Amino acid sequence: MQYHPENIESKWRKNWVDTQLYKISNDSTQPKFYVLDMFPYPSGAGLHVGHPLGYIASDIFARYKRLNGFNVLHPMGYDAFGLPAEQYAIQTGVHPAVSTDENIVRYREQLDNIGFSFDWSREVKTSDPSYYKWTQWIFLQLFHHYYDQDQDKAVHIDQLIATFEAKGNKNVKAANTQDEIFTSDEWKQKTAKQKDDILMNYRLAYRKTGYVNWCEALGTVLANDEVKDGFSERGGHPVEKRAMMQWSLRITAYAERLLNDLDTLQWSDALKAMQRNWIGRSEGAQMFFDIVGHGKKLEIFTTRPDTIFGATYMVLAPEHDLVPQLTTADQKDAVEKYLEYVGSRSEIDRMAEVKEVTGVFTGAYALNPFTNKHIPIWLGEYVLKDYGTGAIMAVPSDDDRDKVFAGKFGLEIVDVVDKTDYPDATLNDKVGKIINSDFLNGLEVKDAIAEMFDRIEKLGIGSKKINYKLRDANYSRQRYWGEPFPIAYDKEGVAHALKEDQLPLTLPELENFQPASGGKSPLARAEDWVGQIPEMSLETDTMPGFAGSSWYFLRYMDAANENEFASKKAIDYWQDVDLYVGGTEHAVGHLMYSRTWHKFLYDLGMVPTIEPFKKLVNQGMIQGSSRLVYRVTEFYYKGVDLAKTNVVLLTDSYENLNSVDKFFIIAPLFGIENFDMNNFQGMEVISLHIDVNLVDGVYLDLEAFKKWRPEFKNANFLLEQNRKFICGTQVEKMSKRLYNTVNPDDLVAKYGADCFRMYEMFLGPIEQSKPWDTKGIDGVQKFLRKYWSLYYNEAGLNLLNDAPTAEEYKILHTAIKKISEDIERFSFNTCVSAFMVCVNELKRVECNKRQILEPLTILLAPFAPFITEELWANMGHEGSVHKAQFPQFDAKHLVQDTIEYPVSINGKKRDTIMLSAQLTQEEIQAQVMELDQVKKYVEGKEIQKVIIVLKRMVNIVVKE
RNA sequence: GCCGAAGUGGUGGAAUUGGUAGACACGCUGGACUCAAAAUCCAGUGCUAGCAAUAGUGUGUGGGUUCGAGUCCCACCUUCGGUACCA
Repeated sequence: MQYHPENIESKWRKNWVDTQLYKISNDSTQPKFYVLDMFPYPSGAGLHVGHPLGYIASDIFARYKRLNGFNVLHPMGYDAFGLPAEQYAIQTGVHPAVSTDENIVRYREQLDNIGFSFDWSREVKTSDPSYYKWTQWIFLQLFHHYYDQDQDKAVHIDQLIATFEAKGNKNVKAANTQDEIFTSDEWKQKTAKQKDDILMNYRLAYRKTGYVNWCEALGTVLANDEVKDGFSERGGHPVEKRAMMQWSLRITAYAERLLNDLDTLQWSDALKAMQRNWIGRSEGAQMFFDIVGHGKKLEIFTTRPDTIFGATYMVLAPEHDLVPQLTTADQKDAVEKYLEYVGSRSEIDRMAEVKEVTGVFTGAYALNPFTNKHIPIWLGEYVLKDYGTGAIMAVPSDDDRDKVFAGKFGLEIVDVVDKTDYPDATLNDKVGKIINSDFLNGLEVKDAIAEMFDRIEKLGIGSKKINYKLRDANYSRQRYWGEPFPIAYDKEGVAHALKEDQLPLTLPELENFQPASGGKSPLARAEDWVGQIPEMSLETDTMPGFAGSSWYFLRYMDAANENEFASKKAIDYWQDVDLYVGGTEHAVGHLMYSRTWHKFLYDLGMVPTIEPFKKLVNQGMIQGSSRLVYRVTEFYYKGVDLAKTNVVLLTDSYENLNSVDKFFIIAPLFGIENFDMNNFQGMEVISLHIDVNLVDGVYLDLEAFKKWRPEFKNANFLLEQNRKFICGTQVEKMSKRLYNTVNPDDLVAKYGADCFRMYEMFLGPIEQSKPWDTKGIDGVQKFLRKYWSLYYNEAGLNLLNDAPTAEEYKILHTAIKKISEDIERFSFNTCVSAFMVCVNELKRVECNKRQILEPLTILLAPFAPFITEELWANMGHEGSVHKAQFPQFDAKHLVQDTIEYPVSINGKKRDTIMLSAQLTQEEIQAQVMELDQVKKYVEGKEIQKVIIVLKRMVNIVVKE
C-alpha cells in the first residue's frame, strides 16, 4: 500500500474538528504551558510560505509539551485593525470589516490546511466590539492612573487630586510633563478646564500638543517605531514633523523597569540589545545656566559635566520654547530666516544631510558657572527638541558635532581632556586626563565626572539625572479602522471618560472612508455618532494598530468572558506566556508596548507576573527568490534611435547582452544587416520580474510565460544552452508585487501538509533568514514514503509483535534522546535529520516491530500530525496519537561501546582513557597505564587508529 | 560611526562541554529495473595527486593558547540585522 497524503489529511482534518481534539480547558490538574504565536494581520495577499515558519515551530513545541503531560494553551487570532484594509476601502468603497472578514476566512483555510493544533474556540479578532470593549477599558484605566515615582507604580488619579487639594504639587514625585508648581489653594481656585489640563500632564494616557510624525499620504500621525528612515513603514510614504494635539501613552514612566526587567527574560541577546538601545538610558547632569540679562535660566542635559571648562557656547534646538525671548533685535532677521529654512526641510532632507551643519546666533549670552565667561547661545538643527532638554552646552574640544559646528562658525575651542595616554581613543570616548580646568586638572575623566556631580549639587545649579531616548508613544490616528476612544469632550474641552456600561463604543457606519477636512479622522463626518452623548462630543481619532495587540495574549486565557477582559481565575492559572514565537520586526514596537501594558496591569493587581513573555524566539524571515528576465527596450545603432521597432527581446542576463556574439543575433531582429560593432551605440534594458511558479529552477516555461503575459506573445527569446531559457535570480523580500511568492496551499496539495511542515523545519535553524527554495522538498517526501513503508508492504499493514533486538532498541532510543533534546533547544532542522537517520537505520535492519514503531509514531506526531494519526489508528488504537504519552528515553538501550578508564602518561596521572570497543573490564587491566603500555596494549587489539591525548583522554578506535 | 549576529563542500546545513570536520538532505556521476519515462533501489561524491592502496591539504585572513581549535584569545576582512546628529 502506497502513501497518499491527500486522502489521509482531509480525513483527519475533519475528524479533529468533529472531535474538538485541540480544545482545552482552564480547569486542569496538569501543569500549564502557554505557547503563543504573534497573530497575523490578515492581508489581502493571503499567507505565503514565509508566514507559517514560526507557526510550525511553535505547533511542534506545543504538541510536544502536550504529549509530555502539559495542559497547553496554543491559540490563534487576528490583528484585524490596520491601514491596508482602510486604504482598500478608500479605493473601492468596500467596508474594512467586510474585506477583513473575507481575508480572515482565507487565512483560516490556509492555516487549517497545514494542520495546526490551535484551540479555535479561543480565537480573538481585535476589530470585534466584544474584544475592543476591553481595549477601550484598559485605555480608560491608563487614563485614570498616573505614575507615582515614590511607590514606583501606577496609582489612581483620584489620589493625586486629593494630594493637590491638600498640599499642592510641590512634593509630588510623578512622571509628568508639568512644570508649574502650585499650592493647595491655587489648585482649588482653578477652573475645571485648568484642572483637566494639569491632570493631563500626569495621566498615563494623556493629550498634549507635540511634534508628531505626520504622514500626508496616509492622512494620519504615526508612532516612532512605525517610521523607518523618514518613511512610513506601511506603504513607504514620506513623513514630516508637525505640531498637533494628540493622545499619547506615558510609556517613559516605565523606562527603568522595561530596561531592568529584561534581565529576567530568556530572550536573545540581540533582541535585548535592541530594546536597550531603543530605551537608550544615559546618566548625566541636569544643569541650569544663567542667561545674561534675563531672569530665566537655561536648562541643559549633559553626560560630560567634567568638560564644562571647555563649554564655550550653547546650542538650542530651533523649536526651543525660549528662542523668541532670547533673540536680540540685531539677530531677529537672521534667526527668523533660519527658522523658516528649518521649517522648510522635511525629515528626509534632514536625515540625508546629517553631515551638513547649520545654525544661527541668537544674540544672547549665557554665563558659564565655572569659568564665569559669557558664552554665546546659538540655534542648531543638530540639537533635537525631543531629547534631554532640547539644549546643550557645547564642548567643541571633546565632541565631534560641537567641533564641526565651532569650526564652521569660528567659535572658541578650549582643550580640556588630554588623551595622550590613550592613543586609540576617539574624541567621544570617556577617557583621558582633565587639563585647563582649574580644580579638575589631573583627574581621570571618570573621577572628574563624579567630582562634578558633587559640585553641581552643592552649588545648587543642577543635579544628577537619568535620560532616556525612549519617547512617549503617540496614540492617536486620524483614521476610521481602529478602536474609537471612549472619551467625550464637554463645551470647555474637558475630556471625560465614558462609563464602563457605555462600552464598547462601536464605530459608526460610514459610506466614505476619506479623511475629513482639517487633518481629522473620517469619524468626524459621522455627526450623529459624534454627538450621541448630550452636551458632549466624542473624540474622533481612533487608537493605533498596536492598541489591540498589546494585550491579546491575556484575552486568549478567557476569550469569551463578557464581564472582564479575562477572569482572575483564568489569569492565575495561565500566568504568562512560556514561549512566544515571532519575527524581529516587532522587536521594539509591539514588544515594548505589550510589556508596558502588562506592567501597568501588574501595578493594578490584575496580572500576577511582571513580564508577559518569559521566553521569546525570533524566527527568521523567509525571503523570496525572484526570477528575472531582461527586456531590451531601446536599441541604438549608427546614432539612430530604433526605439520605435516592435521587437521585444527577452534574455536571461546582462552578460549575454554584453557579449559581442549576441549582437549579431540581436541585430537582424532590429532589421540590421551586416552588423558592425563600430556603429553600435548601446541599448537600454529593463529587468522584468516573472512569476516564480512559471519557472522550474531557473528554466522558464516559455509557453506558460506567453500565456501569463500575452503582450509578449511575439517576443523573441535569446535562448541559452539546450534551447532552455535561464532566468536571472535575485533574493529579496517575498511579495506579491515581485511575483516571487509561493503559496503553501500549492505545496500542501502536491506533497501533503506533513511534508510541507517537515520541509520548512528542515530548511535550517528557525532563527535564520533564508531565501525560499522548493527544490529539496523531494528528500522529505522520500523520507515520508520510506517511513510509511516500515509499516506497510504491497499487501497492507505488516507489523510483527516480536521483541525487538538490542540494535533496534538502540536505533529508537538514539532518536528519542536526540529529538527530545533538540525540541527543547528549538533545533528542529536537526530533529528532521535525526528522523531520517532513524528511518534509514530501521530500514537497513528491516525492522517492522510494533514495540519499535509505536513509540516512533508518537515521536514523529508533533512534526507530521496526519500520517502518524493515520498509522496510529491503523495499528488499532482507539484514541488519537496526539493524546498519547511521549516516549521516554531509556539509557540502558544505548549500548556502551566506550569504556572510560583512568590512565597516566609519562608518570603524570591524566583523566581517563576511552577505549572504543566492546572490551570487558577484565580485558582492561585495573591499573594505571603508562603511555607505552597503552600503545602495547592497544597493539594486540587490532587498533585501527590511536589518538594520543596527554591532558584528557586517549581515544582509540577499534576495527570492527 | 555605534550595537548585535554570522562566515564550514557545487547548494541548504550538521558537529550540544575544545576530542575522527562535512551528519542529514539537495545536486551531480555511474549502475540496476523499464520499450521509454516517472518512481524506486545500489555505489560514489570536500579539494589536489594517483589505476589503486594511499599521501598531502582543508571550517573568511593573519597570529596565539593547547597534546589537540570550526569551537577559546588577539588583530583584521567580509556579509547580514538594528540604530544613528541621543548631548
